[in-house]
Amino acid sequence: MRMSQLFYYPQKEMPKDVEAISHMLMLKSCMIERVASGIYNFLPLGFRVLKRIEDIIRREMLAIGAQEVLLPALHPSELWKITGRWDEYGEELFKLKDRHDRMMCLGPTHEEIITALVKAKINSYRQLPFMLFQIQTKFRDEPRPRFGIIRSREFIMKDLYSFHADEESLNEGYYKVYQAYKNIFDEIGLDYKIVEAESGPIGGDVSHEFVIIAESGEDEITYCSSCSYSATTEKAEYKPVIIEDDEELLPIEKIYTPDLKSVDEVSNYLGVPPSKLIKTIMIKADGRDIALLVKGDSEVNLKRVEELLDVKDVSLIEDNETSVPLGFVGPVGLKGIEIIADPEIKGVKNGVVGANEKNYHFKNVNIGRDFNPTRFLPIRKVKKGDLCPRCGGDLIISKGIEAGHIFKLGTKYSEPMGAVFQTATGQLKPIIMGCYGIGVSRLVAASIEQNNDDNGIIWPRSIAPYEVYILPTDWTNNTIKNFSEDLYRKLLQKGYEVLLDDRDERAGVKFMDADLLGIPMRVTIGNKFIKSGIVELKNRRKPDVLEVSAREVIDRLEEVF
RNA sequence: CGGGGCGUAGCGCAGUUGGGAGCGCGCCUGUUUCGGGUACAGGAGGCCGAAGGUUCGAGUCCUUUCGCCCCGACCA
Repeated sequence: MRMSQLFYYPQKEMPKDVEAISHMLMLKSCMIERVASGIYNFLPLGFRVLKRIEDIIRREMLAIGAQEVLLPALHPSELWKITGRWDEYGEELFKLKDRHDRMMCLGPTHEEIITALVKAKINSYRQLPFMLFQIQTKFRDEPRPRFGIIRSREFIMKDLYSFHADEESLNEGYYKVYQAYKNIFDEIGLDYKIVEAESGPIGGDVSHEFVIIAESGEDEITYCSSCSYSATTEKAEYKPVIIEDDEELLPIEKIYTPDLKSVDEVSNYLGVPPSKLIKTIMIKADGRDIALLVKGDSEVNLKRVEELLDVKDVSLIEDNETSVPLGFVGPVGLKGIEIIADPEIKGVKNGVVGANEKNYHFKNVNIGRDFNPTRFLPIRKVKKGDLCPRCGGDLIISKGIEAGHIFKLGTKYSEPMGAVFQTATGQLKPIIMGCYGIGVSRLVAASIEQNNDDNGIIWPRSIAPYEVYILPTDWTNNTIKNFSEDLYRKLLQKGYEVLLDDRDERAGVKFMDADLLGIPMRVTIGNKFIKSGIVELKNRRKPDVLEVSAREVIDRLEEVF
């Protein structure tokens, strides 16, 4: 491609409210343009990257035996009413009416459509298992579109659905896709983590998220710096560390603490660090009242409590549901209720707790002497500096972008929609399903989030819009021009994707653009070429420049990639 | 949906107590410069988001409405 022909209008000035680096760079480099909130044009450069990512994904999907289809974006409401998601999906579903007043929606995902298709064609276990996928536009009326194409209302997604006769087959399929996803993210060159996740409105039992580490991410994940442990911060575990305070036990003392409820207020008032306080949180777990104890510098993790107690519904007790005033609750003398404590409070000596009486706390409270928890469980949220629950290594908490999500759906859709098959013994059973998504357009932005510097984008070669940028410093010089044209032709013949900067611009402008666009390889043809027949090869990612004679350029190009 | 802010040239913005529609970038013409967004001169480009109101007079004040952005609860 010739720069003089490319639909490329870089921008110097950016709106001040563009937050994500990727968003800024994509606008600046003319990859995308905003049409309305959460709706974008993909321009030639952006579109090429999108297509390259699509190709990688498509190749991996075909490699595990999935077949590509294209399902409609426009769905009749009937299918969505059968599964109940017409109402359940909520405001995010784009709903509309056709001319006959029939209700339709724009597909945010395709379980209903694909299940209806499979129901019509599949009757026997002999036809299972199989996988279908598509790369297609999805619509979600996001409450708050943000970060350019990272969270938009219309976006490109690859969605794959697998269909099985039994759990074992589902597990096999799930594992295959899991591996394929790893291949995809590796090939795109992303720094990512795989975490167990909530399945959300898609449903199902088991699910994993593929999260790309990035500052502008909206998810928070916790992972180990030395082993492979990773989880959403919401569900993350940690290794409790009990630090014994080195103090003489003092006699317990009741103190007047008027209107001081929060940890900060009490710790300020008494001049005691928050870690000396023991917070008591009253919850209802499936209807049962429980008191939870954690150190004052920690937060209770209700999600973990749910998991550890194996209960479905955990909620905080409201002020009017208890005889003890909230803010002054404490474990001393608390009767008829289970007390679950975080192991870390074992180390607290002469601690401060609520006195179960309005405006009073106890000081110099000691575990074992003044109160005894029913049991100890690690129930607090992870925080900076925590250790890995598996290996004891340092945990890292960081933000990330959810780019892939895989689910074992089971029969969530096949059952209500009547997608059944006949087993070898003649029984009718609902088909067991899995579904697997990748945010394709989101990956374009996510990759930029991880690959940029002050001068612009740094594309990994696997998804770069072009591989080589030929930069003739002076297009009016015929020696430079002729050599550049010749090199351009030869590289194209060799199968390279090449950008030739044939514009009559100053060299500085071309260098700026080459960096901004982030093409992996730059070939500079300038005054060194005129003087001594030397051209420069430079990798966008590295600082050094390789000087080679004009004859060698093509042969030595790969050295620098 | 709650809380805050913004709509003025293609883009980024200024516009004071109500009276002249402006600046920078980009674009067009010319000169100049030529390996890291050259410099100068001239020029084109506007229903001041929309509708209504107050006023002799509205970008500016009032009302309504549409759009956009930011902070919180959701998702590839």
